[in-house]
Amino acid sequence: MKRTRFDDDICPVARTTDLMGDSWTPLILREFLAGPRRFEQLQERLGVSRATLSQRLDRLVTDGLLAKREYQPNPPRFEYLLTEKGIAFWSVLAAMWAFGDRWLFGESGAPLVLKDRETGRIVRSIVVDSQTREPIDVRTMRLGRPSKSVTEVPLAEREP
Amino acid sequence: MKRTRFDDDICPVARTTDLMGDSWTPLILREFLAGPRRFEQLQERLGVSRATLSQRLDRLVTDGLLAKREYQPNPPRFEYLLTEKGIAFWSVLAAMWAFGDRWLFGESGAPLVLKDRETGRIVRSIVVDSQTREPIDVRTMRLGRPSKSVTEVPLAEREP
DNA sequence: AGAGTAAGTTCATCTACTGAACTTACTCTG
DNA sequence: CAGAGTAAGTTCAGTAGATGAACTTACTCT
Repeated sequence: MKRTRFDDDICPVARTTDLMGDSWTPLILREFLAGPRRFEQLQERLGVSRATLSQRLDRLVTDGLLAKREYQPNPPRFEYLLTEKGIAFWSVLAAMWAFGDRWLFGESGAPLVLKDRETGRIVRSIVVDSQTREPIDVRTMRLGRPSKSVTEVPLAEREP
Repeated sequence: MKRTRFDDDICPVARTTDLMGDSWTPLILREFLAGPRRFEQLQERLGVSRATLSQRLDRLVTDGLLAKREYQPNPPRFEYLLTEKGIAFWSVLAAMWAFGDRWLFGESGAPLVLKDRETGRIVRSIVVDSQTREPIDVRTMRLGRPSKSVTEVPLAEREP
């Protein structure tokens, strides 16, 4: 298929897209909500072909989203778990969750919700501006370059 | 490639994944940060094959994320723009942006940032619980069923 | 001894993405 | 008025990658 790569693109969306790579990746990562997972478990639950699953898991380990741990030596058996980076990626899945729940189901929303593990309260995710804590709106935003802090820029390079 | 579909899966992540479908979709949608876009413009900026772009745009229109508008009749010329649903999807891209910026670039972060269109202030997106406004953490969450509100459930079906 | 299990690998087949060239219907320029 | 230019695709052959089914390995359990 000669897949085009974006892992050196300057846009964060492009690199994250490249990281996902295909539609199985988010679904595989979704499974780790419940904790560590094993190969057979993932294969059965997702219905993905074993070859594809094997490839994806390898790539997710290489990319640092999952770690592979031997949970018994004889015969060698493994499980996969989220790394810190993988835990961080779950915020993307949470945003997908919120969008899907609102726009891809009927009025009643999805028959599956995220709950607080302790209180059981339903968790609805929203994406907000970290400063104002207001929901972000694409129409109010534009692209920009990070203006370097003054100390990092030699005088000669600064704008007059 | 016999792509597996998830558009009737009960999980919001699965349906949203199906909506994206491939790695071009997020990048195409990314381009609409700047407003309406035309075919040629997208093709040049993204370097995507014309056939693939054509297919993706058609699907995004069918799925209701983009609208196609004729901006001149003779010869007929078109532009695409985000619908309300497409605008909502941008929160997913914002979450991807934040993840990519933090984890897929060096210490300095990405050379591209989102800014407030008016004030120029850098916008950093975070995904939070809509009630507590605290960042979500996958480790504190579990899967659940939405407990139906009392008025919707006939007495006979309720738990004792 | 024979069945069962976990974690893959291998293989032939099928399909979707790719780049390049082509099409259409108009406008613009010399 | 001929020829170049432009926008928005479509068509096509080649190929990389996904698919399901079967196979492998190395142990445990009955």
